[in-house]
Amino acid sequence: MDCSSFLDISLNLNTNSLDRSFPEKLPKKEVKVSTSADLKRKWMVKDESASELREELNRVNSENKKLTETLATVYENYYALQHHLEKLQSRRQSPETDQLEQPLKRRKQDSDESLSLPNGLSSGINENSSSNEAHHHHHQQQQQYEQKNQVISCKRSVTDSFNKAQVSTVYVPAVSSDTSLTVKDGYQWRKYGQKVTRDNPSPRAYFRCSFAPSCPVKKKVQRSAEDPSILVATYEGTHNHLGPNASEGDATSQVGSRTMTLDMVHGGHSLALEKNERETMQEVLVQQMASSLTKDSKFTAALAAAISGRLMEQSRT
DNA sequence: CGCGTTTGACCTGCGC
DNA sequence: GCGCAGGTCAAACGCG
Repeated sequence: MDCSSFLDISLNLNTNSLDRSFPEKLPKKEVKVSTSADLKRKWMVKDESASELREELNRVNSENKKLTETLATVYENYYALQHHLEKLQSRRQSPETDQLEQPLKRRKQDSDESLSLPNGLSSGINENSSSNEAHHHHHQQQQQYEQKNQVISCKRSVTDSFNKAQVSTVYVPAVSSDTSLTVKDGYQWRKYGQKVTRDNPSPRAYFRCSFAPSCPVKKKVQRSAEDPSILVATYEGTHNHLGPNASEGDATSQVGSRTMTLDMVHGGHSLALEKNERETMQEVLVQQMASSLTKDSKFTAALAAAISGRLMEQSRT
């Protein structure tokens, strides 16, 4: 698979424009003619520093290229592994497991039909988050991964052709002192029920969008059984209105300023989905790159210097 | 008083 | 048919 075809991961740091960003570091061509000896000495010194800078530039460029190649390889490996996992899962999916899943799907479908989404907003998406043991194992693995990496995961699975409501799961670090089971996602919710479930000591809260009945979206919030410090919010349906804060939007796409990870273990997605996944992956990569770069004090210092250099140059012109 | 939350009752689907 | 579990309803309650 040629990742580069769909993923532009080259780190365009605009290194070629360093001469504009750091005009004082490069040899100045417009030099007032003084004595020929002085001029020669100055030119030699400046040539030396210029050649050093060029060497540095070449080194950074080659490093950039190497990093790009490494990233492409990693990405390629990820897709290879994902396809391998899909193959294994489809092979392991015996008729027995199909029978196990059948009633769940049927039950889900029934509840989805009762949602009666307006404006044709429903689309074939579903997720059984806890009933399937294999899936539950994946769920645990993912949560462990997320805990290790201090990130929030967003899953939006698009599978069965006959299911209707969009179901997505969001993992949010819970405030330990907060027992209200609230997930701030920019929308207003009205709680209509709470229930203690069998597989989890903490209760599950049921919310409807405050725009109901015109908005069919519901969400369930429950603390994770494995880690009570994580809230698991399950969203059903799609909002048919803008959120109260346009910058916040749907929690499945934006959860505060936290980084999101893809569901690395989720299989069975269609080819049509891959384009979306790639786009999401690209966004996530960009976000992670930006995140890691902004954490690098050297980078931020260099960036600040570049910006200030640019501003200085503009103010001069 | 209005609105949102709480909570026990009720409904529905499923397995035995 | 019965029991269980998840989901929903709606009366009671609390708060501003």
